[in-house]
Amino acid sequence: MSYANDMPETSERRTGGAGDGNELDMAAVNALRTAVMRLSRRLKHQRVDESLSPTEMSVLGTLARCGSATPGELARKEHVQPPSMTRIVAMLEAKGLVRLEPHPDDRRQKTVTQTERAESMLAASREKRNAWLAELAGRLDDDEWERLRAAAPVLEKLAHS
Amino acid sequence: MSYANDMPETSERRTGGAGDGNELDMAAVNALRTAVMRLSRRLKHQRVDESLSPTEMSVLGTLARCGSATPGELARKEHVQPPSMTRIVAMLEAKGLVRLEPHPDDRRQKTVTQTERAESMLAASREKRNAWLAELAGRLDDDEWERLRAAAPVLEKLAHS
DNA sequence: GTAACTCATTACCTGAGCTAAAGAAAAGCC
DNA sequence: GGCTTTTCTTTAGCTCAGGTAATGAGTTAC
Repeated sequence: MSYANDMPETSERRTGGAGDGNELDMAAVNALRTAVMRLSRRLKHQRVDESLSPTEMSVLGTLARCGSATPGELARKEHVQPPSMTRIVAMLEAKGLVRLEPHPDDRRQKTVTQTERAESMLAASREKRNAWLAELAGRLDDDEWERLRAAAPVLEKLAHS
Repeated sequence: MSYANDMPETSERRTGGAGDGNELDMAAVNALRTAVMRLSRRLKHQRVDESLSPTEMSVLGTLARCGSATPGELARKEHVQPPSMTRIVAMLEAKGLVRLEPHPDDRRQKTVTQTERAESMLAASREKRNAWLAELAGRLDDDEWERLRAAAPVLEKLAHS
């Protein structure tokens, strides 16, 4: 079945700038919200390493992208409070996935960098996600999958903004 | 910037059925996963009523769609264990958003139906989401928004499957 | 050189999910 | 018809990831 065609194409949205969302947008946002909440709950069960929380995974992903960062930077990027990030980083360090070093310029701060173990752990994670993807792919047709792929970067942007 | 065009269009995915995801799929799934997790964290702060958790909201949404249901059905639909749903339903009842009645055919079960208050609460929620949408719309161009709208039903299907 | 600010941390709390076990009702089986 | 087994909900107790408030160390500004 076709989804977007259930509603008029690229309709009268945002005619005067932000703030005048119409009913169609609301429906989409509604669907998005529900789906994201439920999906996130499912994803919680998709851990590679049982002892690695989704946010810990996310932090490793961020580190893989950005190289190294201070706890404060990570907290801001993950939209988490500093104390939470302290504990997350401590966990990761205890598991040998991350290394904490004194900051070169500022002795209050620390720099967090991922270890080689984190590298291979992320690879293992990719494997596990692969299995999830296979299961997922079986339930989507090509069109659906294409939509998902097209939207993924937008979701990322949204989540990051 | 264009997103999907960073990668070959509608590429060599799923040539032999499920299970052979390629690197492009993995990148998309990776992005999807991270984005969903982060977005869900943001969404937690978007509550209408401070004392209403995302899952409680989701249950009300389900009830609005399906009419009434038993706790067990709700638990299955929300992918939550029965004891959790018991507490959620109890919360909702305490807040007057839901009514519990004996099941007509089976005295073990109960039927959960939403009240008029829930109706107006959901309306208020829609208002709040409207504000969020406006903020959101300001950061996306039309193409990005269109991708999101197209993908929303697929995400829903995924979360529901 | 001291006051104010910032980063990380510690201590404690909350909230939302889980499992295990119990209680009530229904269904199946002599 | 009475017994066992199964199913639905609930209770009790636990865990874990997050948050706030307060502390300590280091830096910046005056």
